[in-house]
Amino acid sequence: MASDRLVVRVLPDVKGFEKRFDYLVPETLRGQIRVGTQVRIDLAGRRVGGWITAVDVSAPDGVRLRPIAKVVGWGPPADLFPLAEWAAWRWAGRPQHMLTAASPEKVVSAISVARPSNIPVPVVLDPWLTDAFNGPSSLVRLPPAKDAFDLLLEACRRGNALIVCPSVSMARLFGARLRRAGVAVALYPRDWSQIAGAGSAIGARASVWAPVRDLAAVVVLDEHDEGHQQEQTPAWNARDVAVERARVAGVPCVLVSPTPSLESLAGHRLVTLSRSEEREGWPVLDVIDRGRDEPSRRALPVSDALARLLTGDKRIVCVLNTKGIARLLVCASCGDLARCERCDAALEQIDDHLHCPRCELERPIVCKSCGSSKFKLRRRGVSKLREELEAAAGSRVVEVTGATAGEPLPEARIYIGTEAVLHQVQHADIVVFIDLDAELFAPRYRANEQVMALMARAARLVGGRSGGGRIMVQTTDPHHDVLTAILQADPAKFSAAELERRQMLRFPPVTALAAVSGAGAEAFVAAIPETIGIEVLGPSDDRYLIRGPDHRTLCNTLAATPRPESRVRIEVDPHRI
DNA sequence: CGGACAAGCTGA
DNA sequence: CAGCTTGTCCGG
Repeated sequence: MASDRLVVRVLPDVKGFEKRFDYLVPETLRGQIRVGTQVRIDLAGRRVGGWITAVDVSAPDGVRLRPIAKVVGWGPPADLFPLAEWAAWRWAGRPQHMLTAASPEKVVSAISVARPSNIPVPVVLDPWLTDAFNGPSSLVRLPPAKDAFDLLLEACRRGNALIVCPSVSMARLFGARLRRAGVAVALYPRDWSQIAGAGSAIGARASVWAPVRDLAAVVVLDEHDEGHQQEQTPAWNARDVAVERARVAGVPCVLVSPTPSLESLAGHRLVTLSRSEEREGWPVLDVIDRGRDEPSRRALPVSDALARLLTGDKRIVCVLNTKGIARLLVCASCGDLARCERCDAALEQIDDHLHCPRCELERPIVCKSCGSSKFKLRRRGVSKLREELEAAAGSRVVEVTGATAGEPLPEARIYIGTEAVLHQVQHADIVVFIDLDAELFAPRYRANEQVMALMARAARLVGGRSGGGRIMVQTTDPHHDVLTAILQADPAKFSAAELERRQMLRFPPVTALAAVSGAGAEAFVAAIPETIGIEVLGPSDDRYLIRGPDHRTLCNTLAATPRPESRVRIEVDPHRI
């Protein structure tokens, strides 16, 4: 009798549960039981969801098993469970977080079987393309104007491929093109059941958890892009999960980027195009030296070179990462900086009032010290610059910010916006970075890598140099290695210098970092076991930094540290420091 | 996580 | 010692 019963192990989908529990499978549900099946169970007096993590287990003695209450539907395939465990360790989170990303959004009660791919065989394959799939993993430095499509086709030709993009829009675009070329590829997570049936998968970061069968290749596009990293904790990175997934499956993993991250350069075989091909894939860079070329106009956002450009007929996109009218305002009569009376932060001007970016206080434009209503603008924002560009150009200039996303853009020759403008405008003749110094010298250790990413994004709008693509930057440091790298279309010029800086400062990828914040941060940090190579920095801005020699040491230490009562937020690989 | 229950604290 | 708070453990 007892030997006939089927017992499964279930991981509850409840925050805070690490433990798995055993349940009996009623006879009627047996046909739907697999590792991954999503079920509902009665646990501690309430009904909760969960995933079957093991089938036909022997339950511990002396426990009266309850039956599974209900089968919900299909869940992640068995091989994603150890991967979810690994990711939970790697980013100090819970496997449930990962398994949620790996599960269908809506109930899947049956999986559909797609038609097989019918991909034409290429007449001739570029040597770099052959090289990319030759070996367990590679990093292809593909210039921004070069199409990655052939590489994706090649991946799908090898069997069921997993293609991870930094954005949903890129995934949709390549997905549609691949289907037109005869590839059976479906969009994750929308077409979950189709992917589980057969074929390749494409999607944004969550697609690294797609239920691809008989995985043959993994591709990560724009692996440097911060879109691959989850914003909330656990801030897992799809690129790193992709590398691990491919490694365990024993299939090639191809990372692609015009400006490879230092992390990827450290661990992967670099594949490059010929010097001339790479050069062709980057636009021309015009560097306007605000210090030397135009010392008298140094403080003004519009250089003579930009003014000349504005009155021409080119389609121009201007980028300035400061929203509103101005970030800093100084009283014209007494010289005091406009500050918030509640929290002391510098006030910015939004429309016709002052606004505190820290505590959201709003008040009229009046100096608190002398009562004057006249202010000088010390760090102009996009709104103010829009007026100035419009005056200089003599034609309409449209402002684009994150807030205008989703709305159709008004037609114009000149656009001005924060970084968001590079996502919303499709094409331009030239992209102008009004104040690149603000990005180059931003107080973040990844600032320079982020500028490289900005350059690559801008390059996609304007195209390569033979098509007339141009980028213009206004800076006081024209010999910065980021600019040298773009001028020469050689990202290695940047990465070599940047790696040296990281070694000197002992920042990733030379080390591994985690940020610890929240009410329990102090108690957590105090409880970290003494470990060789682990050091605690801070606190600053109410958070500690934990530094380790590598991820293995860092993550093992974090996992071995008991969690205090109050909440702790652990962010492994924090981006904003 | 949330409930159960035990140990500890307070006030009359 | 009842009544309440706080802490710890456990769930199949």
